[in-house]
Amino acid sequence: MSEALRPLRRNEIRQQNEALILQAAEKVFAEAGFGGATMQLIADVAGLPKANLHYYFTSKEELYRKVVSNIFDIWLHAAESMDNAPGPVEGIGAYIDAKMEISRRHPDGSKVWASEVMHGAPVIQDYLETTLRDWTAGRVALIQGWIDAGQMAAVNPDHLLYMLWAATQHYADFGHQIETLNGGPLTELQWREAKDSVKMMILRGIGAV
Amino acid sequence: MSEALRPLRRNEIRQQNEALILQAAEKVFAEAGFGGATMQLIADVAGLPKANLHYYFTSKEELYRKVVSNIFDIWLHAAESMDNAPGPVEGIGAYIDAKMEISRRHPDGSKVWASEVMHGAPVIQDYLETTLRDWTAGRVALIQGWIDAGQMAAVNPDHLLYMLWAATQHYADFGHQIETLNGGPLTELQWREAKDSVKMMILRGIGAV
DNA sequence: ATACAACCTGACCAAGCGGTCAACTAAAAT
DNA sequence: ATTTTAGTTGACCGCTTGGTCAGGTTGTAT
Repeated sequence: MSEALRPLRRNEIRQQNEALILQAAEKVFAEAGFGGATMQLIADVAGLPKANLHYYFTSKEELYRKVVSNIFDIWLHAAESMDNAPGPVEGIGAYIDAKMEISRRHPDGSKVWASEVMHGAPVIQDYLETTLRDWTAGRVALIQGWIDAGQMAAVNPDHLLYMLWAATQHYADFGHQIETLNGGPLTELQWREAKDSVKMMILRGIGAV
Repeated sequence: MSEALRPLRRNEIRQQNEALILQAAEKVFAEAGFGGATMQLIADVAGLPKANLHYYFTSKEELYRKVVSNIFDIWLHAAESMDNAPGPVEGIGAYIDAKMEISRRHPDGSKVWASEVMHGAPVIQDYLETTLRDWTAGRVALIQGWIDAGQMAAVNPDHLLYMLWAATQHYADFGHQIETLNGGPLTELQWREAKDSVKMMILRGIGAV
């Protein structure tokens, strides 16, 4: 990774520092919330002077906005896994896998998202009303199609989506509680068991298996 | 309620003001998080001068601690609904009902709890390691008993509990997202449908119906 | 009536906050 | 080689924060 001492090109510097700051910001925002996070702490975690942060991001709010928007992109990308599936077993199964993987790999991002929504979505309200609403409407139609085709029970598609989001994101947002009860972080095996449990319960719960 | 102008007795004053402050604090902490909340705002919501808050609660942290501890008590009380049930249909059904009712009636408390856990449980870590751990162990044994008696499928009890917490609390913690997608707060009818959906999916998911 | 203790609060303070800026160094263009 | 542009940063600023306190008011015990 580090080719020590080689003088960095302009593009590299910008890209590298922005990534460094965004990474540090995601962690600090996840741990302390927007209000509890300080630019100084983010700077310390990133290993840069505070003034440098304000060179790349004009304000704390803009930095936060970028962090949230990054998470939303990851979220949207995972959402595609539900499409082009022959039925609920494959479609919802793949979606659960993708969302569980996000909870495992990006727990901080998930927490920032949860915190943002919990506080009334002050900066991403427009996303909720446009992109998320459209995506949800499409997926409700998809699920309704499966129901009409007799591939699953006649559950309420909206509440099914809420359950999918809740069950998968819980492993990130409440990861600390789970780890405390578990006596430590989930092992590779336990993560597989978690995935299987969620998939099994939900797929059986909607009468798809 | 208000017997206007009657001079208040000492006990009443204390009780009334502490309740007023705790109520305001719960709301503000839920909306802004611990770091984003200010004593001034809590005072304004409570309708009292800021200095009065510090007369009843020595610090912001102590006030927050009381708020979180109050929520935990409500949570524990609801947890009793699972006991003394002949089987999973009644026990888990009643627990879902109780937790959904909390999400509906105490959304602010639920958010404060979620926020606290998400940020690593800095003030209630000991509760997690003692009371919650014991309660969970007991309920895991209860569920395992139902499995051994053939009253439900052999699901992992821990992950079942996580799903119960996730699915029910989601309606409080992510209430804003749900309301946005729903085009407004859930109606009485929609709440009933939410409860029924969650109960149906989970009870069928664990092979209890 | 008086003394005492509980309750109340405007004014204040040190500390920490987000954000700015002038002076600097280093890369790229000429 | 020189100019221009991008990146860097210590020192600083106005403002808000949690918290204090002296001096007042009000209920209660004697």
